[in-house]
This record gives sequence, structure tokens and C-alpha cells, in this order.
Amino acid sequence: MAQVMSARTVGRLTLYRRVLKGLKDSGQRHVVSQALAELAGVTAVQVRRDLMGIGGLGSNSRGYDVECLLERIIGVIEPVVAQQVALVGLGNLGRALLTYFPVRRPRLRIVAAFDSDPAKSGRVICGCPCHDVRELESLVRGHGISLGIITVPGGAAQGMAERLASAGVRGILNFTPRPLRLPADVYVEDIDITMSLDKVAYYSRQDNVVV
Amino acid sequence: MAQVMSARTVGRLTLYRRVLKGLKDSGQRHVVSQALAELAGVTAVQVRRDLMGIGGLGSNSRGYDVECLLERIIGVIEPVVAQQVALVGLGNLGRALLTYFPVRRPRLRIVAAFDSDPAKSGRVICGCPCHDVRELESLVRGHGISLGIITVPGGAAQGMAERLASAGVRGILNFTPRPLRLPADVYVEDIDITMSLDKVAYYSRQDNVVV
DNA sequence: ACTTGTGAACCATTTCACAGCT
DNA sequence: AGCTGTGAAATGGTTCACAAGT
Repeated sequence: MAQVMSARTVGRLTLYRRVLKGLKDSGQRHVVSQALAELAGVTAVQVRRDLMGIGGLGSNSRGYDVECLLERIIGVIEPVVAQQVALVGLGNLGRALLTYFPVRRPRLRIVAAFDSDPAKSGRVICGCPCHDVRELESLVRGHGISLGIITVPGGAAQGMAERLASAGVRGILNFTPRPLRLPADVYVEDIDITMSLDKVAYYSRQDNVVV
Repeated sequence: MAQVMSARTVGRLTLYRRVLKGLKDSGQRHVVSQALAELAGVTAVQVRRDLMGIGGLGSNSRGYDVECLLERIIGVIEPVVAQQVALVGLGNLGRALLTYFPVRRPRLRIVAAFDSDPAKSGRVICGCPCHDVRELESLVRGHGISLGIITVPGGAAQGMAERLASAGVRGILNFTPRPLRLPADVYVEDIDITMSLDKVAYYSRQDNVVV
């Protein structure tokens, strides 16, 4: 990719990939922007803009070739070689994520999990070996782990993020409600579940929701 | 509130609330926009804009009164009376959320959980009674539940959303990767964990991340 | 007739720059 | 000197409207 795409565009491309996979499995050969848009929950123009950005390859009569488009999108957003992921924090959410991910993203595999509770280390949960957090740096370096998922209590978030970053991690998915201050070359994506619930609660009380 | 605030503003107000609670507990009486901004991970101007929107009440010398501001924000974003929440889908993620929420948001209480697996109904998990999904409508109506959290497999998402909406739910937190098509008066907030991880993976491979 | 691709317009949000108060 | 509040500018993202291809 010549230019870096915006986070929203990247997000939508993952939606399209999902939809296209479904279409391909059901034997669809072509799809028009309108149909793709409806399945992904966005507008048709938006779809065309996004696809334009990765070198639009639609036919002016039949729309887009499902297989061809899918491969193009995968080529843009999926890693060529698998990326290794570490999970820090084996609370309920952390354990849920361990079972949630592996089946879906074979190219992003959680290869190590960490917790400060010694009772949790040494075990294997859902195929993922759990270690004491003291081993974090050595194992992150050893496995060449480039992504981190943080599901620790808020107070420990910044510290864990710094340790991950200094051990070579380039991107962090942060489930804690704390903002992470890290070098600019580490990308951070926040998922603040409580904030999201607060938003839902707020708008559910408004009468005139236009979103 | 006269005008409906944007989703981003509402989100940031919840951040400020969190930070202000911490400051209050630590005995801080006043806080300047710059400090609040750093703790919330945004800019100082952003903070002032947001607070302006709810009727800025900062002193031109000492900044904002912590307690006073906290109460103002709570008055704007928190429900006056508690809102009841239903959780649909008792997989790993659903169960993790059951243990995650209650301690944090006393005014948003998950009062019922549903699953299609009969083995899961009749039990109480983390203080929350679990029911067969067939009882969804009657219990949602009976409890006056106004918010729903959906953590079912993707294929069941749209159906569950419709059932929740027709039973009177006004806002839905959607953890499935499917877009929900619902009447415009139901607010939907999506948390697409897999998409977020894909974004992290994508940007972690870019060299020039400016976010 | 129905499609994509796209300049231009539009809208939302953030940032700049500074007036005004203490 | 240091703060908030805010008009105005800038940025970023979405939608409109339509040219051009089949």
C-alpha cells in the first residue's frame, strides 16, 4: 500500500472480507456495491470509495468479482506471515479471549499468556501456555511476538504496555480503561467496554436518536 | 441536555468522570484542563470544548472544581434511575461480562441472562439468574429492561436484536461482527473485537504510524 | 438501464489563536 | 502569568451528483 489507510477504512475492509468470505462459500461469483454495502451495514458509495482506495477492480456491468476482490483485500490487510500475539492478564475477560480468537484468525495466533498470579502460570488454557509475568520480556523476544492484548486491572496497564513495547511489540489492543502513553511507533487500539455501555445507556434515554 | 451530544463527546465525558472520581478520592479539589486532558489521554482544548458543551463551569484561575464538575457530568451522562440490562448469549465472553460489569456500574445492572442451551438456564452466575431464551420477551417486559448486550454467535445476532427491540429494549451493545438492522429509535453500539485486532495488526506492520 | 469511479460539496470534529477574566 | 471559553480555520470523513463504461 502506498498510503496508509485511515483506521475506519481498515475496519471496513475487514467487514468486507468477512462478507466476501460468506459470499464465496455460498457460491456467489459477483457482487455489486449496493449488496456488499447492505451486508456490511454501510452505504454503497462508501464501499466504492474504500475499494477505490485499494485499486478498485469492479466491472462496470457485473459489479465486483467476489474471489478476486477477496484476495485483494486479504493482500492489503492480512499479514503475509503469521504474527504472534501475547495476552497479558488472565482474568475472566482474558480467558474468554483465549477461547475466542484462535478459531477465527489463524494468522494471528496467541502464543503466550501472562498473569501475575503464580497459580495461573505453568498451565495451558485453550492450547495457550500461561506464564508468570516475570517471563514476559524473554518470551516476547523469544517468540518474536509483535502484538499484545492487555486485559489486566487498570492500575497495571501502563506498566505492562511499556514492558511489551520495550520488548519489541508494535501494536497493542487495550481492554483497560486507561489511556496508554507509548512511543508513537506503537499503535494502540482501545476497547473500553464500560464506556461503550455508558454510550448505549445515554442514547437509549434520548428520544431523538439519529446516530 | 438541550441538544444531543455526539457519541465521541459522550465517550470522553465518561473518561473525565473516571478521572475525576480518582482525583476526588485522592483529595484533589481543583484540576486544570491540561491535567485532566493528560489523565484522560486527550488534548486540553478538547476537554474545554467538551465541558463547554455541558455548560462549562471552570474558574479562570484555578481551573475546574473537581466535585462540582463530577456531579455535573454524572447528571448529564448517568441515568437518574437505574437501568436494567439483559445479556443474551452465555458463551465465554458473555460469562466474562457478567463478572466484569456489576462491580463497576451500579446504575446499570444486568438483571437477566439468556442462552439457548437448556443446560445453562436455571442457574445463577455471578448473581445473575440465567434463563432459557424462550423466556426473553416476558422477562424483558417484566423487568422493564431497556438495554441489551448481545454475545451470541453471529448467525443469531439479528434475530435476538429484533426480539429485544420488540420487547422494548432501547439500546444494544453488540459484540457480534454482524451489523444489526433495527428501527432507528434503537441505539446500537458495536464492539467488534476481531476487527480491532485486525486494525492493530495492520498498523503494527506500517512503518509510519501517525494514528 | 445499470454499473463503477470520482471531483466537488458537505458535514463533523479537532485544532488554532486569542479575547477576557482572576 | 495562567487560566477558561470560543470564533474561525483546518482537518478528516462521508455523501452527492454525474461522467463514462458495458
